[in-house]
Amino acid sequence: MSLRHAVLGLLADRSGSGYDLLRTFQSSLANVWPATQSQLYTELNRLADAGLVAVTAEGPRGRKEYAITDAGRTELHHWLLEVEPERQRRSESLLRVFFLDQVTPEQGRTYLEREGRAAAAAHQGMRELAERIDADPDPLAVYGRLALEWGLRFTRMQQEWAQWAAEQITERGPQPQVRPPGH
Amino acid sequence: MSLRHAVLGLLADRSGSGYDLLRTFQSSLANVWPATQSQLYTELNRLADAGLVAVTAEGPRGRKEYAITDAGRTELHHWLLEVEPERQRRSESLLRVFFLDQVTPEQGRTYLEREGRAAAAAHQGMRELAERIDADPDPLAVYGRLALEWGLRFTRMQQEWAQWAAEQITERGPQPQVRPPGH
DNA sequence: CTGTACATGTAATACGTTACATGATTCA
DNA sequence: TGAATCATGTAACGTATTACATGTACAG
Repeated sequence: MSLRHAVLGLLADRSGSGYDLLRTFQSSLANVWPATQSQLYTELNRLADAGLVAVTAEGPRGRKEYAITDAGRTELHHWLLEVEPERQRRSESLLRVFFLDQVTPEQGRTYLEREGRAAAAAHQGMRELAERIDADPDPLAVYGRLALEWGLRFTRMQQEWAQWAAEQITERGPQPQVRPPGH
Repeated sequence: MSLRHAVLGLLADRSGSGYDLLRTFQSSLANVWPATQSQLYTELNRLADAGLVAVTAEGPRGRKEYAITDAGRTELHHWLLEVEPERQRRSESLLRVFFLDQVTPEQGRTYLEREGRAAAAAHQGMRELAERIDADPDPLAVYGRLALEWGLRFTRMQQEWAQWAAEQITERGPQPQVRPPGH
């Protein structure tokens, strides 16, 4: 049920319409909590019904400006500080790794190398974003910058791991020679 | 739709009942693709309807032993090699980071330190698992060992990042001093 | 003979994705 | 005046979670 809190969190920073929120979701939040247009509008109506946000103004083209209410802020703080985060994550890429014994070592290595390249590309995109942000810092996005740093470290780790894993798969057989580096 | 392929992948290694699969999901696959008992039994019936698996034996207590079919193996290979993995992931922990400007720096630091400890604990658990596996290697789980190495690197990165991020939040104000280490 | 583990299934509910559907404003 | 953007909403479908529901076999 975190979409609810994502919306609340954005509206806590500044009021806005569903359309405004949608753009934020597609840019800064896309990598941590993707959401569709459909989901957003539905959730805003639900939040309004629950009294956690309220329509504060109506503009042209039926635009509704939403603002967080006191009850909404209370709920947001409660969630941030008292609700244990759900740390478990699904990873389709990693699920596939478990089943790589079903294909030839060559195909397995190809898969891992592709993953490595994807990670490197993602890393590069984030580096560019980080440079743009650092050159022209948005004071509202300071914590977003912490999240971006996470992304940089994550993609780097991912890339290094994929390279290492691909190397484990030798041509001598389907059994990779698992000998992790010392740590 | 990856649950389908997760089941297929497990049955490709060895045949088994829904109950057998459930235990595998709760142990080795729990960290990459969680699934519930309810989901598994439903999926097995769907897979059997689609002809990708088949009941090869019936045992005591209504036990049904499932095996992958040729069509199932074809589908598994197709998925592994030709379907682009969904790399986008949701992270509730990271979502919260975006909204840490809503609480005091102290509370923000506390949150990050807690995340760091959680990562360290997860890392420790994985280390122990890795030691057990390396001492008594299961030839069927060699690729699982690659995934475990991913987990070790991930939790370490997570822990280091959380510590770094907590340090960014000084007592002088809500703005963390973002100065990422050189890379 | 009793508790634990084995074993399977369905129903209700919630959440997410895709597609459909509509219309107003602005800018070139 | 036509295209792009702004702006909101609903319906259908698929997937995931939780709870309910039931029964068998085996070990101590």
